[in-house]
Amino acid sequence: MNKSNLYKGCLEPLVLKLLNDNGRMYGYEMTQKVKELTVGELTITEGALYPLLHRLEADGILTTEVESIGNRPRKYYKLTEKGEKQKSHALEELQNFMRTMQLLLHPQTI
Amino acid sequence: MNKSNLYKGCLEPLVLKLLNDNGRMYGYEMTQKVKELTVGELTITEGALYPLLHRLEADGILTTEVESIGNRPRKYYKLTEKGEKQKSHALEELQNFMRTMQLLLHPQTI
DNA sequence: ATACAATACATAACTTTCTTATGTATATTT
DNA sequence: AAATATACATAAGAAAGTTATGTATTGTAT
Repeated sequence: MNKSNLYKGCLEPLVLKLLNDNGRMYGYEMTQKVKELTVGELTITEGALYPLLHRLEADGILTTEVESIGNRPRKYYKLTEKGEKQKSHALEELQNFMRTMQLLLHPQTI
Repeated sequence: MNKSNLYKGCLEPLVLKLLNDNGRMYGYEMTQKVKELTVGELTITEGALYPLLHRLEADGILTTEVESIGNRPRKYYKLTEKGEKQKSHALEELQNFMRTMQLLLHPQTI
């Protein structure tokens, strides 16, 4: 596993968290934001991100607004009401999982 | 994601950690140990575990000793020297990843 | 002015890593 | 005697990524 790779399943909660905290974002913005915040430690690849965004939109978790910057289209995503619930659920689940893993990885526990 | 499901990629470090802390273990024992330690929160499925153990053995990360309990064979695994290094690497990587995720999931950071 | 890098989207082929289902056999408990 | 637990294994399919590639616009450096 490359240091810039995500453990699979963590991308969705991360995207939902980003949208929750920023109101709305476009895909490319998310990739840059995460790169910046993690000082290059984590890279969201576009090949993973865009299909995920499309799926979340199809599932009614996200809605989009396309804006044009000059002649270049930008697709903003935001959480729907269903998406807000899904965000809470996904984050709780990931946090809970990481708590459990931490417990298992602590030397004295096993 | 079911609560008993692992985020993909975490199983290998977990197995290496178990073997590191217990000297040697057999597959079924690992599934029971994790179930017990996490009070059922995490379940290692045999369909995921056995192929992983075979791969790690093929890669020289683990070695095996088969013992017979009555007429039933039991396959003990332990870390090789290469496996010890791989364990350190995998655990550091997972810990580092979880630290990064925690940072991203904290409200004030994004 | 022109080339290169950055921005911004998208998809397709492939890989990895699981889940679910199934199979076999022995040992233990009810 | 039947059901459950122990203990291994594999195969089909799904999920969720990677890598590669493509298109087009905009900004920057030579």
